[in-house]
Amino acid sequence: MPQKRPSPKRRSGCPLNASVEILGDRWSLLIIRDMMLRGSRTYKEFLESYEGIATNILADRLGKLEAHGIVTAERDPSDGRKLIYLLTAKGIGLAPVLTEMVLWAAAHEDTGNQALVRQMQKDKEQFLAAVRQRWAEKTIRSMAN
Amino acid sequence: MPQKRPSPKRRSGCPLNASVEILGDRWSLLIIRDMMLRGSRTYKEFLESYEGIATNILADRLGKLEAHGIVTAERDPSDGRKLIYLLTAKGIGLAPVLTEMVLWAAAHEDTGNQALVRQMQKDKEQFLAAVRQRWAEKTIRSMAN
DNA sequence: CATCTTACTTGTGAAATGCAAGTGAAAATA
DNA sequence: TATTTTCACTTGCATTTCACAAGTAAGATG
Repeated sequence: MPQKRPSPKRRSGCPLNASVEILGDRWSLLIIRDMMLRGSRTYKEFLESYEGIATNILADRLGKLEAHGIVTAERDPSDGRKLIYLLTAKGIGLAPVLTEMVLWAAAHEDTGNQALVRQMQKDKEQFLAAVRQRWAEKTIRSMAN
Repeated sequence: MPQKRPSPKRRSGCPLNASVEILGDRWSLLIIRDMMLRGSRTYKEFLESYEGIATNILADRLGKLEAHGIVTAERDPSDGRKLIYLLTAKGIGLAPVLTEMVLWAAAHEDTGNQALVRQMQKDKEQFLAAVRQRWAEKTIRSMAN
């Protein structure tokens, strides 16, 4: 069981503030999206995302996400150059947050990826269950290596 | 009906990216929290929040939230110095996002305000319904002035 | 063994942030 | 009515973060 750290120097004890301090920037949630919904696992795959994150920012964010226990990094046994990044349970726990953010933007902004949005709208819980199951399979497979 | 703007210069059409571009900083969601859950309505009330936002940042964020149609600002008829900030329908639409972020942080970080968290955990939909109703009452009352 | 790939790091300028102080209009007070 | 206080900002400046381009080291490939 991962422990809850008292986590130093928070601006306040408010849980929303904690989320904002950890995730409140223009890139972290996009990296998590890539892992959760697109199956991205390596530095190179994250770099290939359409938004175009800079290499130094990506390295910084991956380090912070790892420090926060949201992702893990492990060497690829079949290619010693690669690090495989995976979401932890804490990381996959963000699925409802991402989902609500997608639904909000889809409802109020001019956005694309309507296929994904309709899936979420049709049955949110089923969508989340599918996301969690894909994650569980991928995680078990990785631990078997 | 508020229209969805094509909104220029987005990094991508992904709805999550839209949310992140609009809300992805260390203060915007805390201002929305103050309005949604604490009943804050004026500049001064936002400044009094425990996290301690700087005056220039607050002015900037309120302006951006207004530009995004998330809040409105109107002169207080009973005190010409004050501006009353209120959440729009788009703004109150963020309630599920805030709720999930609170629940995630409460589950994985060491945070406070357990009373709020337990309310959300006990019945999420009821909590959201209460938030929406408070908002509707406040908004109608304000429009009557 | 030379080349390519992967995951970074470094350097630099631009932009955002944080802090302190100041401003102007409106309201409260003497 | 004159003075002080309140409110909602704005301004200036130092610090931090961000973005872009270029470079590097370890491992894989041909």
